[in-house]
Amino acid sequence: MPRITLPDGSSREIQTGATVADVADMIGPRLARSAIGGKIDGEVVDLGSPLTRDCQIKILTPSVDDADSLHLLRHSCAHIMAEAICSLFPETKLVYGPPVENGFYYDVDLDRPLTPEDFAAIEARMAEIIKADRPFVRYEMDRDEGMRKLQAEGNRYKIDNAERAEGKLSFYVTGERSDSAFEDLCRGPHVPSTGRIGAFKVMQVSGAYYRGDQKEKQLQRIYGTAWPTKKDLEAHLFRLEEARKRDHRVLGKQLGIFSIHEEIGPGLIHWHPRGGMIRHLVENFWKDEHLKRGYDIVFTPHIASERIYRRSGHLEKYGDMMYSPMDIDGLNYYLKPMNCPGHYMIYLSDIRSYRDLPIRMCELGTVYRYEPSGTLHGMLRVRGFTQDDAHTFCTPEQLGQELDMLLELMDLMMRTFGYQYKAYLATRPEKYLGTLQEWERATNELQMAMERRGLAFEVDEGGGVFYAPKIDIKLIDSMGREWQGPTIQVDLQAAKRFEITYVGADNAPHETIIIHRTVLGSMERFIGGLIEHYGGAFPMWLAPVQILLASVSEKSADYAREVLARLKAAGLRTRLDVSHEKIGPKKHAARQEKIPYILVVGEKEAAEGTVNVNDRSGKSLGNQAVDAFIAHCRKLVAERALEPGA
RNA sequence: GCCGACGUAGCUCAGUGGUAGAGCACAGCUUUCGUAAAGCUGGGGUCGUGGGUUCAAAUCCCACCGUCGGCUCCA
Repeated sequence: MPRITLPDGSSREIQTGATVADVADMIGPRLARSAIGGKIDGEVVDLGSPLTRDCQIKILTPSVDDADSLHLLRHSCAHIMAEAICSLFPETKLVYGPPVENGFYYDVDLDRPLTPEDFAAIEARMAEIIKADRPFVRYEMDRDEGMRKLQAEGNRYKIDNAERAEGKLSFYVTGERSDSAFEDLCRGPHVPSTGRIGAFKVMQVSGAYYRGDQKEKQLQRIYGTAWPTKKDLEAHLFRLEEARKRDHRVLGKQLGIFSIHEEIGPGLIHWHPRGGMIRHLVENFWKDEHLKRGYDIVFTPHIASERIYRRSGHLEKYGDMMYSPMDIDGLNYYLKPMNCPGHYMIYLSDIRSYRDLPIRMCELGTVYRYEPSGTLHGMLRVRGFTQDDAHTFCTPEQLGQELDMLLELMDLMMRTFGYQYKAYLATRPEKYLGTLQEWERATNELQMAMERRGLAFEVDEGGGVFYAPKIDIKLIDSMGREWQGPTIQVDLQAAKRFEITYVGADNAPHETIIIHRTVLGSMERFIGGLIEHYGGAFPMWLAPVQILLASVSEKSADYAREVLARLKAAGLRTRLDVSHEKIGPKKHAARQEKIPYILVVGEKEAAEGTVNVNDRSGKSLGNQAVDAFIAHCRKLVAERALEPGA
């Protein structure tokens, strides 16, 4: 008799052949009613699965806090959607329908394009299937028999799936097994019956290449979402709406940060005054911190002749991403796609001694790269962008301390902007240049630097670039999303290709170590990300307008002007509103613009020499003397505090 | 680049073949006002661009451009 252990640590013996459902029943009738599956030794299984050996078991019930139960629910819902689509469009060939973050999709091969207008019919059919509450019935076949069955059905995708599967093939029928019943090759598991799907919605349809291969047929991918209850579904739709409000494209327009114009071209960013101010502040901070750490600021041209890009290998490797050349005096010139060659030329313009190293060059360098039209996305994916680029040229002995400094700089940047982050060590990919020893040495240096810092990291096996292993930092924003952040690469090829050397103490040339890194990525992507991270409510030091100064009526306008002069003299970016409006609408407008502080001045304030302070959350902070408020603001700016919050 | 949807006033959007609309924003006037959108009046659009169908096109068809959601790719 198998002995089972429950999550609370208790264990008991059960009849051989008892199922997960039987266990749920033993524990209690309420659990039995709500159970949708089980987890045996970490593997999610059907409620009807027999228990044949000693095991750890957990009964799964629908819950938004349990990823396993959500997957079970969503994967089952994908089947129901597939059945609905097949019944509406019998020529549909099913491909693959997994659960994903917040929902599921099903890829189908169907020549008639599905449109959002079809969703209502699909949802209606799904609702019928759910209402019928038909059981998901699993049956298995030997490989050969199963393959013969699939061959007879002639769906090449399912044959493909089956060929990849191990062992027996399993099928799921919804309802009684018969010629007319809906069934699908599937590994499972599923909820016990269709009626167990709480709430669902068909969300969108898009194209997706079979197996992600551009040369393969493009299928239709229909996305849906499913939740334990209607309330959960509504909460999810609400969250989507909230995320939409934080979208940097929405806020970028609303707050006057940037725009993109068809007349000028897609993927090309125009920084408006507010955006320009934010960028200016970020860049100043960036430059200050680099100068403090011994960097030299350099500038390199926006175009360069083909000679450099042949030598660098860019034309060969990145030619597809570079724009067509322009002819200047019979020689082809290209818009620069990267800053590195310019920095190498600066290094090579002189003989470098080991005494000169390390040389650290940084540049906010604008580059242009061809990105396919379908991939452009606001400020986050553009065709012209400014990288915060830097190269450190050093000796092998200096590499460790340089990496230490870079990790420290990276950490400062992330903390200042309020990001949590995760580190990854990306190791040698399949296609690589250089020797194994070089790779091992460089990878070790990166790993040791993270260990010295006590920085926890995961290894991204084979995730390095062909010329370098790297440290990748993924930053986590205020909504819990991960973004590609800083990256540090120890370049193993550039020194060879460009003959970048220094003269050692032995008076002989040695290959220079080159560290290639970025701490913000690009100004466009970084600030686009910041907009979403802060939901448009920039902290005091970054807010393009820090203070709105509003008079209660014209009677207080003169006092307001007086306060304005003092705020401006203190270097605070302040806007005055002495319009003939009531204080309510003035405050409302300032909050719409997410200005950190709103100062109300009326006759009372004028009499006592104070300002009435409100933050953008709507909270009143009472009256303060003008100097005290100025001191408070200057402190926030000097500390680059993340306050006041949204 | 591929699949699908969308493109109407500065913004958000309504308008399914018959003289272009609303709210917000903007301007003027009234109100001089105490903390989450005052009232009235007014200006503003060759309905993304170009073809076509029709007596008549924002509306139907075609092409192109752009945007959005995905796929692929990426700072």
